[in-house]
Order: sequence, then structure tokens, then C-alpha cells
Amino acid sequence: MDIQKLIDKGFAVKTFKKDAIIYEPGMQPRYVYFIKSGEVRMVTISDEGKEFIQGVFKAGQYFGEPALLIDRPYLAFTIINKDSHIIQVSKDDFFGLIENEPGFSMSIIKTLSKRLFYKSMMLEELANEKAEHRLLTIINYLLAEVKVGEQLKVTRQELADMTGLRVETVIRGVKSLSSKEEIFMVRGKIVRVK
Amino acid sequence: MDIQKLIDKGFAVKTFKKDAIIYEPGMQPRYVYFIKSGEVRMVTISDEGKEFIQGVFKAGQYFGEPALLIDRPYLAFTIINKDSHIIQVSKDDFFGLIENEPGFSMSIIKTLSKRLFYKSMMLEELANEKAEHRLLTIINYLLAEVKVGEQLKVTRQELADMTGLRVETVIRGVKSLSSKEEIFMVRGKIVRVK
DNA sequence: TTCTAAATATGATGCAGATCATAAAGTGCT
DNA sequence: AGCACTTTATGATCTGCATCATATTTAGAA
Repeated sequence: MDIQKLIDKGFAVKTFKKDAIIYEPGMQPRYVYFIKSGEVRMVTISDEGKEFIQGVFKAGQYFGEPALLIDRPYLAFTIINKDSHIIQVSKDDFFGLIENEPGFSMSIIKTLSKRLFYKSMMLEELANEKAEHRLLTIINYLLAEVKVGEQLKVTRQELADMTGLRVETVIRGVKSLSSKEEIFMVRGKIVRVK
Repeated sequence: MDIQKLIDKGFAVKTFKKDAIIYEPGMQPRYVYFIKSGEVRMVTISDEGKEFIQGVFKAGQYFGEPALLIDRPYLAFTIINKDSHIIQVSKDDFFGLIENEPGFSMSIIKTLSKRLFYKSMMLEELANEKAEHRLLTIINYLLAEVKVGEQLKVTRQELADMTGLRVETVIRGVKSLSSKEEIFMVRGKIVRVK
């Protein structure tokens, strides 16, 4: 689904500032959110206040469908990472798009499949693998998204929040992986070398 | 999608015996599998041989679409739990069903959303929560599927394989939850009381 | 350039859950 | 009823990562 198409259809664009919360756990879903610009993170927060990053969504992507489609309250927070322009599409309008926009339902199916794939991979890691293995897995996953020679712009804290580890553990782990040449660093940043 | 409808359309039913492996990690996906009868489990296995149960599928359900749809090799094993009758639908036929069967694409979207929901929940648990909390979460999740007064027919080993814990830890955890009356047992089995 | 906050670094200690070992109940089969 | 196999049980020890404390380095703002 092209964002411009939605705007042409008359859907309104809303502005959200960094750190704004779009929805939080327990809320009943009413919209699907299409990102025109900016970035959001979807996180669950434990009783002790520890964040776990369920996903990051950027311009051109949408989020919030699963809870809406199965009609269950949200499990996660969705928080604005960078000032964003977002289109809220109501449940009825969303169902309308699925019915009437050719190819849209297939696009949703593929998007959901991709996310499911990522979560299956991470579940296996969290259930069975040790810190360094987990780290190497997400790092390689993230590296696949950047060009050869470019660096990952994630902090150790973010890696921690994606793997369920602690910053200190991530810092030590990244060091160790680097010394074993399983990953490569340039001025403190992880880079893709091939 | 009704299984009978598939049979009427001429799709062949294959028989699989307990413990047969339908596919394993690394294989390129070619089919979507519809279960006419029986049960399969989808598991990932760590280097040290530890199983993690990604999902269990029963009569009327289908599995194997995500990898096929995003055209990536399987991450998991799918193994027959109980002798089964299964219909293999090729990629082209599957796309055909999505295009032509009214309501089928919506059904897939909902199914994928539900699985995503479960995986998000488990990721949060594995990333942030301690053994007993994890246990209580899947137990309650599983109890929602059975009637009041009925018991869960899962072994401690299966609970371990769903939570990434060890049998001994599950046994101790279940004992502890039971003594705190957070769950209720009848003759060694967890029962739903309300 | 200087100040401040965020990110990275590193050592010391503690603890939940893994691991190992061994036994007691169940459960199904003949 | 007897046997083999699976599941549950329980204690003892070990260990990876969390936790706590305290620097040091880097980045962004004034």
C-alpha cells in the first residue's frame, strides 16, 4: 500500500513528536498506522522496567494490524523514535482496503510472514542460545540491511534490548566477537565487510 | 479454507507416520501443508540438541506458509506427533487459492496475526521474565484452550520445550506455583478451575 | 573550546537456573 | 501380575549472566 495513495484517498496525516506514545498495553486497538515519515519502536516493558524491542518501523511501513485483526488488546507500547507523520486508518477502512485494493492483502500476508520469521528466529535464540550466539545472530540480521562497508548505527543498549541481555554483557560480547573476528569494528562501530 | 473443499478440488491426501519429518531447516519451501487429521510439532533444535517448540498444529490447520511466501529456507523441523493425513499444496496452487477463494486471504491474515501475537508474548517472557513467570504465562495460555474442570495434557518436558527451561526447573516451578495456588493440580495434572 | 550527557568500558560479587546423579511413581503392554 | 519405558521428583554442585560500582571515552550543544 502506497502512502501517497492513502493521502489521495483523503486519509489525514497526523504529526507525532519524539517520545510520544501511540498506544500502550491493554488498550483496545482501533487503527492501523501507516508511517509517512519518521520512525517508531514497538516495545514491551517488564515489571522491573526493562524494555524489549519487539520491532522498529520506518517510513513506508505500517504497524498495529495483528492486535486489530484478532481483536485483542495491545501487548506492547509503540513509541515515536523520531518525529513522525503517521496516517491512522480505522478498522473499517482497513478492511475496505483489504477487500478493494488489489494486491494489498498479499502484501499484508508477506509482511506478517516476514515478521513471524524474525520472531521465530529470535525465540530460538532466546530459548536456547548463549549471549554471544544471540548477539552474532541479530548483528548479522541487522547487517544484512546495510551496504557492504557501512556501519550499524545501533547502540549496545539497543542490542541489549533486542536480545534480552544487559548492556554490560553486550559490550563484553561484542568485544569478544570482534577479537575472534566474527564481526568487524571501525572506531567502535560494527561494520559490514562482505 | 475447508479441508474437504481441497479434497473436492482434487488435491491428494498423504499419510505420515508418527515421528516422520515433513521438512527440516535449510530446505527450500515448496508446499503449504493442510492437516486433515493428526498433529505435528514445529521445533527448532539447538547445536546441543535442545528442542524448542515453535508451534503445534492440528486437524483443520495449515503450516509452512511463511517460509514459502517470503521464499526463504525453513528455520525449523516439522515432525509428526500423531499419525496424520496431510494435503500438500504447491506454491502455485496456494497462490491460486489466495486469489480465487473468497475469504481465504483474510483467514490467512488472521491466522498469521494470531501466531505473531503468541510469539510476541513468548519473546517478552523469554527476554525478561523469570522461570516461574514464564511457566505461569504459557500454562494460562494453554488453559484458555480447555474447558473449565478439564486438565492440561502436556508433560513437564513439553512445557520445558515451550519455555526454554529444563525439565527439572519446570517440575520445581510447577510445584511452587501450585503451592502458591497460582495453578491447581489434580493427580499430578494441571487443571482449569475457572 | 568547554561543558554535559550519553555511550562504552571493566572489575567484583551474587544468584537463578543449568547440569549431574539417582530414585520413585506412573503408564502401557504382554 | 510383571516388565520396560516414560514421567515426575529431589538433592548437590556448577556457571553464565545479572547486578553493582565506578571509570573513561565519545558526541552533541552552547
